[in-house]
Amino acid sequence: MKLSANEEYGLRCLVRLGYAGEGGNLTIPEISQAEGVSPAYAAKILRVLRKGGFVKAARGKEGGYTLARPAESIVIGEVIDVLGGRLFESKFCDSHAGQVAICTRSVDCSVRSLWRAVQVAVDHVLSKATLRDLLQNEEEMNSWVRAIPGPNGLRLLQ
Amino acid sequence: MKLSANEEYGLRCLVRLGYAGEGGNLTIPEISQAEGVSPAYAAKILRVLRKGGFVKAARGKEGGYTLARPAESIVIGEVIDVLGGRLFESKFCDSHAGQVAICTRSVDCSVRSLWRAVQVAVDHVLSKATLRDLLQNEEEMNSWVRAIPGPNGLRLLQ
DNA sequence: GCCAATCTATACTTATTAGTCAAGATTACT
DNA sequence: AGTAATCTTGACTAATAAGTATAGATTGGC
Repeated sequence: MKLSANEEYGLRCLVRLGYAGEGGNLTIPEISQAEGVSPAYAAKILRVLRKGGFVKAARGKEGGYTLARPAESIVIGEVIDVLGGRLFESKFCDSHAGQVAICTRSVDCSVRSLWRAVQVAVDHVLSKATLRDLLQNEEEMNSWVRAIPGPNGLRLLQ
Repeated sequence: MKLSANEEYGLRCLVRLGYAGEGGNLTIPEISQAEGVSPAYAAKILRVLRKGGFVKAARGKEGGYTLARPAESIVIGEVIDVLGGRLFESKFCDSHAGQVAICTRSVDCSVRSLWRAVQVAVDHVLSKATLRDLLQNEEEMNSWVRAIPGPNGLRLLQ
């Protein structure tokens, strides 16, 4: 039960684009440098985000990426789904072949209902959060960090 | 954000052992057949569970696996941690190198705090549930399924 | 002591995910 | 039209997870 690299970096790239504001344009080199991933990898991730309808791309000179929709309409849960799939996709139950002819788990079981409970808990967080929330949160934290005195503004927080 | 095979089958094997009751003994062939995985794979998973202190093994004839502790003292969250690690292990932030010299994300960021919120939500479910809960739930569901009329007791539920 | 049933350990193969590379297509500007 | 900056695509390699195989060690019963 781990976050995939796609989910982590994909969301970061989206937040970065959100930073650029509505209509703000960023190129792959810009995004990749800002997020510390290779341009090729950023391109691969951005393609997923584009196909998911979260960003749009413009080719050619002056091209780049932009949010496809206002930040408040981008639900993080949907982004994560596109980047990394659902927690529980029932691939296990499908292939599970228990000892008894009628597997008591083929319809439902405690393990399965536990996963469902976990999925509900996760969705509860991710279906509420929008990109706008993340951006606001980020700005709050940045101003807060910048307000801390010290060599680089961070020392005292570690 | 997917369940790993280890988590899925590991938990299933543990539930299967719980079924066998306190002191109940099951061999690898028994468990593997009941759970529909190969004996070799079951062995691999059971070793993880053993090292995690959830089950104990006896070698030789009459050997097999048993719960190492009472079912109500086995917290599912701990089992999942051992089988699959934590959702967010901060491997990303560690290697992340943003554009600015002082990465505003090196201490905290909205993405990171989002993952923390998700982790809290997951823990909220998994740190409460014990193996005993799963076993009781299973028995309830089994009796319920068996009570449904039909060719194999399952038809009407699909 | 011997044998069969059992777990143990390590190495191996396969599948999936992560990440890179190179050639092609599009666009703005001159 | 030409050129440079940009995204697009698909194939490639590397790393990790999933799953298998094989030889070894332990135990109980005869």
